[in-house]
Amino acid sequence: MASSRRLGAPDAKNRAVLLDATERLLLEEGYAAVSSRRVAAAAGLKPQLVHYYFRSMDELFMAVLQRRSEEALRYQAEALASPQPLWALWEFSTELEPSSLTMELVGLASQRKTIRAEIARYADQFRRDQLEVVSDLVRRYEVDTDEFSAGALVVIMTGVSRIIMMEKALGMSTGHDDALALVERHIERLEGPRDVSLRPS
Amino acid sequence: MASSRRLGAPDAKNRAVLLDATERLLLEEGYAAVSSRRVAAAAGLKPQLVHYYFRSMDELFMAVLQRRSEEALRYQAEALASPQPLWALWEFSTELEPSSLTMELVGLASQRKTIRAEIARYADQFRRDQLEVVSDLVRRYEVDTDEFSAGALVVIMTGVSRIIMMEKALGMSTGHDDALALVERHIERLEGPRDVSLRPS
DNA sequence: GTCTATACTTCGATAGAC
DNA sequence: GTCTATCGAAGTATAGAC
Repeated sequence: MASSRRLGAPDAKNRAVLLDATERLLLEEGYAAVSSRRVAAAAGLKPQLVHYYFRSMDELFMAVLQRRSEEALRYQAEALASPQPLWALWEFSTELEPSSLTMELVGLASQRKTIRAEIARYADQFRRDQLEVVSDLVRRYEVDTDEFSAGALVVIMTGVSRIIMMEKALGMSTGHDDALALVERHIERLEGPRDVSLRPS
Repeated sequence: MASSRRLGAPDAKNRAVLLDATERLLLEEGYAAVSSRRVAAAAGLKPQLVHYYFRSMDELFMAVLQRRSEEALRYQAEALASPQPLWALWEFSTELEPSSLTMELVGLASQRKTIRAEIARYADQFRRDQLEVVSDLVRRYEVDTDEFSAGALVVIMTGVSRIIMMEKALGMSTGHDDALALVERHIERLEGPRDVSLRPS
């Protein structure tokens, strides 16, 4: 049933402009505010151009998801290669922008099953990349893995950072400092104090 | 600037029917799928009735939020009054339905600032109610609060359960069992094994 | 290869009928 | 006190002009 409608070139400038505008809208107004008309307006283009470069809104969201996820996977790989992988992972997961964008895409996933499948695929890839490194790490750090398995560590770090980011977005802060301190104390015991000079620009 | 349009009685049967339908839609299809027309259809009523009972969609969402939050606050208070408050809290936060509904409302909050304010208010109330009980608890259990403060405990429990619920909704499971086991081991050390007979119906 | 004119659907909301 | 007829705005998407 594939439509015969023609699409713009994948490397056309306006295509990237639309992707950027979509990301901006997702971050600033949430996924439900992202419509073809609003994307076009934010990009300074005519609304119909969205459908020239993307067959449907789903395809637009999918393109944003893929572009961002591939970039984030590379970024995380860098973090995991640092001399202090846990610190790097922790900083990565407490960054505001990527975490907000992820939240919006997860929200989108609740309605669009193609997005859901793709999000799950990437999220699992993230988790597995983390696990691979952290599994080696707990051995190297001689962690008692009956107590703190690599799986538990990455899920807890992700969960704590995510809830704090979410609540912060709502203006909440109760208990945050305590939770952050606890996690960071544990990381410090394993990797020593965070070496700020190692931070990626 | 208040419109002069008249509204239905707050205790009219159809008003509750609409609230129920809205909740159902939020759970099954996500907040972006909730429109006045879809709500009405799910309730078996004419679309315009939504605007007879609620001045705007915002007001409808607000009513759902308030009804559910008040109920959840009571439910949590019961949990906190149990002989095993940590276990009860943990079960409460790993229940699928309330946690999904919360997620949708948080999503909504990213677009509607009146919702955001109200969500934040309730969420903070939840957190404070938890903290009040858990603060007493860590004293009673003689927890080393330099290591595990009450604030850290509740934020971590909330974060871990939330991330696992979210990921489960996407079909993910990597690391979940390990993280659950770790949390439950800690609870068990403090409160002993979970007494299933204490579970609320 | 790039963009526009346009069709059709669904939305929130109000004014006014019963 | 309850509901309906209807409006104007916004949504996605396509076919066809440049």
